Amino acid sequence: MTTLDTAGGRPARHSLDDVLAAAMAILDENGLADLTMRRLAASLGVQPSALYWHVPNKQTLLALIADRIVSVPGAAGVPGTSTRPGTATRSPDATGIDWQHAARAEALALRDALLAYRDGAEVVSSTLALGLGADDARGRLAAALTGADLAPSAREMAAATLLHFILGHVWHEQQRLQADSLGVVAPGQAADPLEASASHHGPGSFEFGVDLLLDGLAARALRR
Amino acid sequence: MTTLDTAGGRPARHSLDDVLAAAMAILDENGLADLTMRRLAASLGVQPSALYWHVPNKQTLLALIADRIVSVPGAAGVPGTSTRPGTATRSPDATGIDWQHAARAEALALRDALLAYRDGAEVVSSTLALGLGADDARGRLAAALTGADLAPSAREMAAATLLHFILGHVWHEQQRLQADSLGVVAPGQAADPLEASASHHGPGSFEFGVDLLLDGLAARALRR
DNA sequence: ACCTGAACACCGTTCAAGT
DNA sequence: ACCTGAACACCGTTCAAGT
Repeated sequence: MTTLDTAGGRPARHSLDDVLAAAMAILDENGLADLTMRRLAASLGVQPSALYWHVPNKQTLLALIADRIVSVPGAAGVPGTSTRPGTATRSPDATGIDWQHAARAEALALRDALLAYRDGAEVVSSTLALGLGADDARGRLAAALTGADLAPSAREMAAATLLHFILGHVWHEQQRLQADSLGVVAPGQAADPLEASASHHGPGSFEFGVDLLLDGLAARALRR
Repeated sequence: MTTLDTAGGRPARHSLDDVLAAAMAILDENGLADLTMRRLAASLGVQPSALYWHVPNKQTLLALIADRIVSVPGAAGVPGTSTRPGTATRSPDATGIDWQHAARAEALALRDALLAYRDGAEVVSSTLALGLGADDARGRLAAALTGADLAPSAREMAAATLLHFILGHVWHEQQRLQADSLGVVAPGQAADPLEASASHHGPGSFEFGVDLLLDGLAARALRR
C-alpha cells in the first residue's frame, strides 16, 4: 500500500523526503519500537540496504525525524517555513507583548509538536546531543525569553531548563499513553482517572511546571 | 573473569542480585547499548535463556536497575537503608531547616546518583511509567518540599517538575559525555570548552535550573 | 531452584554489483 | 542516482528438558 512502486518497473526510486515521510508514518502508527530499518524498507518496497544510500545510519535517520517533529511552526512560527534559524526573532516591535505569554505559548507549541507523533519526546530526547531539532527548539524558547531582563547566558540556561522539563514531561506522558493502551499498569501508577487527575499527572501539570519556571524567571528579573 | 564458575561444577548458580550486579557492571563499563541479555548471560557464564528464570523480560531488568540507581541514599537518606517509602519524612521537627536547602540537596543527590552509572538518566527515564525507582525519587523530592507552603497536589506537581528537569538535564549531559568520548561532535555543539562553558551547558547550569524552580515555588509561597 | 540446548523470528550494517 | 542480493554478526524470547 505504501510501497508506491512505479507503475511499470521493478525498483522503486525514492528521495530522502520519501524515506523520512515513510519513517514518520511508521512512527506514528506503530511506535518507535517498530521503526526498524527493515520494516521501513519494506514499507517503501525496497531492500533494507537501499536505505543506506539515503542515510548513513539509523541514528541519523532518527535525528532527521526529530528535526521535523520539532520544526513544525509553533506559536511564533510563520506557517509554511519549516526551518528557521535558532535565534529567530518575532515581530521587531515587541512592545506590548508579554514575554511570559510568548514563552508559555512556545512551550505549549513545543509540547503539541512532540505529542503529534507517537514517542515524539523520546525520539527528540535521544537525539539531543546531535543538535538539529533540539537546538532549534531551544533557540525558539530562548528567543521567546527575549524581553525578560536576563543576561544572555542566563537566558540560554533558562531555555535549556525549559526544554529539559518539556522533554521529560512529555516523554513521561507518552509512556503512560502507551502503557495504558497496552493495559500495562504499574503498581503505584493507578490508571483510573480518579487518582490520575488528583496527582502530578492530572491536566494542568504541564502548565504548572512551565509557570513555575516562568515565575522563577520573573522573580529574578525583579531582583535587578 | 566475571563468570564466577563454581570451582568444581559446570552450571553456575546465581541469584537475582548477582544478575543485577553483573548488569550494572556492564552498564557502567560499556553503556546501555552493550547491555544485552546475551552479553549479560555470557558475563555470568550462563546461557541467555537462564536469565529468564530470574526476570520475565529485559524491560523489567532495566526497571530493577533503575530502582537501584535511584535508591542510593541521597542527602536525606539514612545510609544502609536503600528502600524507603516515597512519602518518607525527614526529622520530625523540621523547624530551622530551610526547605529550599533540603530540596536543592535532594536534587543534587539525585543527579549524582544518575551520574554514578553510565547512561543512568536514560535507564531511569525509560522506566518512568513502570513506577519503582522514579517514583521513589519523586517521593523524596516531594518530601523535601514539605515545609514550602504548598497544597498537596501542588507539591506533587512541583516534585514531578523537578524530576523531569533533572532527568532531562542529566540525560543530555550523559549524551554529551559519550559523544565527546567517541569524538562525535555535532555541528552546532562545539566540543571545545570555550563555547561549552559560555553557554547552557557550562558548570552551574544544573544548579541554575534547580534554583529557578525553587524560586518559582518561593514566589508562590509568598502569594498566599 | 536454577540451568542447558535448540530453535524462532528478528535486528543494523556492509559491499560488490546492477541499471 | 538509486537499488539488489547476499552475507556478517548480532538481537530478545520461548520451551522442553535436565539436575
